[in-house]
Amino acid sequence: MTGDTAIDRPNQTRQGLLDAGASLVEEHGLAGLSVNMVVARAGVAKGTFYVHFKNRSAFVDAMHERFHASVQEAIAEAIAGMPPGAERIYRSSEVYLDVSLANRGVKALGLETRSDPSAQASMAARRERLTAAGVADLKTMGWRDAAAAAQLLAAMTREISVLEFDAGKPLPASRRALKRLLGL
Amino acid sequence: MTGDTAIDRPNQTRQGLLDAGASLVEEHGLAGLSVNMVVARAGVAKGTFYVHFKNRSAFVDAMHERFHASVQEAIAEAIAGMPPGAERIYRSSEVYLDVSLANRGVKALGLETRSDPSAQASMAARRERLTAAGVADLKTMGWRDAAAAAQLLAAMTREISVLEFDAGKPLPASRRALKRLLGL
DNA sequence: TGTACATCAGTGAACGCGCGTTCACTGATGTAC
DNA sequence: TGTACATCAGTGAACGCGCGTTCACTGATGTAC
Repeated sequence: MTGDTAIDRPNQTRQGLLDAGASLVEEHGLAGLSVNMVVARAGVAKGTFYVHFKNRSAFVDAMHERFHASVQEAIAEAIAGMPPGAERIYRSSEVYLDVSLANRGVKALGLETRSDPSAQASMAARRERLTAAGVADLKTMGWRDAAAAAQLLAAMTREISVLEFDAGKPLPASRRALKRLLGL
Repeated sequence: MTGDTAIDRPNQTRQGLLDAGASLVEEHGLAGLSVNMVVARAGVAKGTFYVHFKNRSAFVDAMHERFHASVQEAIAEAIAGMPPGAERIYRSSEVYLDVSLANRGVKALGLETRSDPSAQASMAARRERLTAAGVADLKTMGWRDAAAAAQLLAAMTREISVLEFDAGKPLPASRRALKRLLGL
């Protein structure tokens, strides 16, 4: 029988490629990311990349998926049991920021969605899923344009994420400003 | 003596290249913009590009400069005589959105600042200049974190700009949401 | 236990392509005399 | 008015380069008998 370790080896290579991609995006942005760079950093042959990913776009998409999954999970855990409302939205943003800061190199994935046209659709879908939760909060707060407002809140959160990435640390002033714009 | 038309010919070529760049950015994004595409659309030889611009980055920077100049001008005109405050900020955002929608193809310049590292510094400086006005407004409104808040407002405005670009028309719900977040 | 075969992640040389940039040249226009 | 020269935007062939992708192959591991 195939042992667990044998099953995991291919997956480790795959994760290694995704890790390499994340750290390179941190340095060069999504547009500056090349397959050559990724395999060099991951320490595998170029052909190996195509064993695990159909092409470059599929790889970018997989990075985006992995990032969003970890954000979703962290948020779900953090807001479990909180009633809908401004506090819960703000808490979600905070978690997004903390996860982004922890997984440095991931920031570009939030912002540069547009630089890979063929991965754009599924990236937009994931982003929308992330925003959907906020819509419910805003509705219970009596917002007329809840969907539009949720998008703007997401945009602000992403902006802070980029600023914090550049700063290398949380920016309390930006977080306070977001809080106040939320009416908290 | 050199007539006006003779003086303008080189400048027309330059503007033609910038126009071509703007329309191509609209279609392919900043990262997907190539010198080949620009000269093809502008209808000039490849060498001509380098008569007018040191390199690709300088060209991107020039596009950004031209866009920001027209935004700044339109805003200055629109808010002339208005007292500092939330209304004035919102009016500035509105003008930004309207100018962006009029100069379609320019949207990427607002968002994809990060995809050309070597033009990034001067692009960031222009963006900051645009935000600076809002800081004054927020201060008179009693904001503690005025600078941070102004950045967030700019981020929301850019987000709406992108959404409106995709929609091809103004999105009143998004604009209302921005207004309400501003406390108006 | 030993041998033959199947599977499949991993390899790396080779490909064609479009990129940004260079540069010797052209030709229209303006200037000097 | 006519001729020689200077200027300079514009030209396009040519360059080297790194890109994404392919593919025949390797070699370790698991399976059949």
